[in-house]
Amino acid sequence: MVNFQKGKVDIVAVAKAAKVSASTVSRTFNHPDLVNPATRKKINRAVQKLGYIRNRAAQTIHGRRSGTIGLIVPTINHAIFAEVIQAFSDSIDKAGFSLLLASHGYDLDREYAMVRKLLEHRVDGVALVGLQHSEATIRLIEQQDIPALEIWNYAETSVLPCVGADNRQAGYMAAEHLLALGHRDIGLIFPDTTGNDRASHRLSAVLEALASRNITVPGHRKTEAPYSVSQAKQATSDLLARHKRPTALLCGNDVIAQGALFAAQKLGLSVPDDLSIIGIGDFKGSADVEPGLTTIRIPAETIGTLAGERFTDYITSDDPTNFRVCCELKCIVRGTTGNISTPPDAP
Amino acid sequence: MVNFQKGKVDIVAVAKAAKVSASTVSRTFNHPDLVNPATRKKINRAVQKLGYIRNRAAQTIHGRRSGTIGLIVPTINHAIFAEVIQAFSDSIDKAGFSLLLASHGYDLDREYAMVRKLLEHRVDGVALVGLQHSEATIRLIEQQDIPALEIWNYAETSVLPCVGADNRQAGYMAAEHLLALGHRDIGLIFPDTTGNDRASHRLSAVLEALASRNITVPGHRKTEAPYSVSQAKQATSDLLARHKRPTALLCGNDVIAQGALFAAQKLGLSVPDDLSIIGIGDFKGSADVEPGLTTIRIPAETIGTLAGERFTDYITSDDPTNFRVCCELKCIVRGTTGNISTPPDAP
DNA sequence: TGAATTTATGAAAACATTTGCAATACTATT
DNA sequence: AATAGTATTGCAAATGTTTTCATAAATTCA
Repeated sequence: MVNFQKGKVDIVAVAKAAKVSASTVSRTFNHPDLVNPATRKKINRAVQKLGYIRNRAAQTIHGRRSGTIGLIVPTINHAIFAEVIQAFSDSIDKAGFSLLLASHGYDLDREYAMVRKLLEHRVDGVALVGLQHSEATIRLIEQQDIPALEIWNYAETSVLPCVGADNRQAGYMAAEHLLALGHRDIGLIFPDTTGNDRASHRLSAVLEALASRNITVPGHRKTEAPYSVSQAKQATSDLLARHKRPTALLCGNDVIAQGALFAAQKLGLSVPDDLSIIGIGDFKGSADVEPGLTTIRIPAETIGTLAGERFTDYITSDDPTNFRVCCELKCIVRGTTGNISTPPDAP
Repeated sequence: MVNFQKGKVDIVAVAKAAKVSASTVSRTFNHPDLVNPATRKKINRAVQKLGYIRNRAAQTIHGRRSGTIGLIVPTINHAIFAEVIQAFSDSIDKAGFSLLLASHGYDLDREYAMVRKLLEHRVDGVALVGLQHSEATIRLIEQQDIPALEIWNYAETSVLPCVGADNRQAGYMAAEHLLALGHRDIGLIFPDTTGNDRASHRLSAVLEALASRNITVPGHRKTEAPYSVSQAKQATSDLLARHKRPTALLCGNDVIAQGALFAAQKLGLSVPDDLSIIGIGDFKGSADVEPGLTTIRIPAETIGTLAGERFTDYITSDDPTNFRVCCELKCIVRGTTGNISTPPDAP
């Protein structure tokens, strides 16, 4: 039961114990059909007895796959990516891969460094969030000829395979929802958009949608807030304190929207009667705040699962064909948005 | 600039390009002080030109460290562990390690499988959440003689090194806070405690604290809810609908507490006047809900960072000495708990 | 100036596997 | 019974690195 030769249980130890050659042991693992069932049994017993665990590093060196996939996200911390990481992890696990996870804090130079780091570990593929990456990153991926994937965003024109949703459309849908309810005076709370194409796509689509109705958003109606409930809450308080307040707030994502909601509640405003709020994302928890948050659902779990499946297929396939998957968005109307047409103080 | 010998850039290719031996190239990476600065320069130029990236699998095979640390969490999805994962990841990254992440969904048999999987990748250490693991897992760790760490929980008696907080104390503190405010009729909402020592420690400590004041909690005052805002919201609604409602709710963690808060708000109850609510954890966002959630802070970020630092030290040290770190808890009083002594309808 | 160090480099073995090739032992076919 | 094929196994080379040992060149010291 115990491992006597302490710390020296390799394939040849197993071979010796089973009285066969190392090649045969290797084959039992990798091509079991090529070895006699009786021999296989002997070997498995030896494996059990010695507590042998295969060394994937040694396989990797041999040109075999390492069995790892790298995922690089901006941040693990926020609700935003936790769901997609979990789904991706589960999905690749099913295909026998392990997840090497790294984060870069929205810094594209660090993203590059992380890709390099993962390449040192000879990951079989690397998945990035978003479509915006540094020149160096793209060059590295191309040069090293490593399977790569962009998740979260979708674009027809993506240079790499991608699985995600169209963030422009998300922005557009959010704007349209508010417009349909009659809102014309809309406040915008978005994060800094440098190095964050999700945010910038959403914002530009919102501005376009508004512009098409001849609505321009003055500077004092725009605020920047990072993806943090507390900071968004603060920023919203400031926005609402200044000037006459808008009738609706369109937020860069649900984290910000929650901050906005709490800020409004703190100021004693009634949502949605005094102020409508819409987010983007539909994160875990958005359904449950009171009132429930109206938002554009980005199907994180679907994206993660699908990305994992397609990517592992791609990696293990003999002649991989490029792919792009666009996941559907949906406007989820809950309690934080209401019609403007009958304001309590209408004439 | 381009990689001509396509797909065959190893250390000897670099050596050839720099007109030195492979040993010298290896040394430039691992013991730069042993090689002539001029030669080093030549080699670095060759590395640049060929786009060479070290192969850690090949190092690993040689008995060097793999440079990876495995972290196995119950779930990535919830706010609960996202913070600690992020901190741990950043922390080990600083020491040059990469993170192999796996999750088991609160299933200790899957935890065992994940440890095995990570061992195949020859991680230099494996960190687990909590102190409760299957026999097989402990045996495996011992047998393979792999550095291991338990995070999140603290116990003097832990079999492995640990970095975390005392969950019993957390439960005790939460109960004491409510008792100090005069509450005697307290509802309990906890998750299923099988395979989850965090939850079971908290719950038993709460019951003890109450028992020491001769308070027993009747069955209809206890509800089970998983770590999900929406399911906790539902469970709380049920609990509050049945019977006369308690004056306070003590929740197994902040996710549940948020669900409870939203449920109360939905029922039109005023928190804390009609009902006090306390959570455990102080997750991101707990400070920002309206009113702010009173809770027992478990310093997730500190735990993750400290765990990463101590563990990498431990792994890289020549004669590692066992360690245990107990992180301080703190009762954070915000807006969801209030005094019972002056109920609006007091006699 | 010669001996004794020190510095810089290369050759080769080692690490734990996989795999192509060859050898052997069976089984089926005529 | 001879032949052709198939199933099973082992040998040895290969994978990309690190490290020990040896050697050569350069420096220091007397």
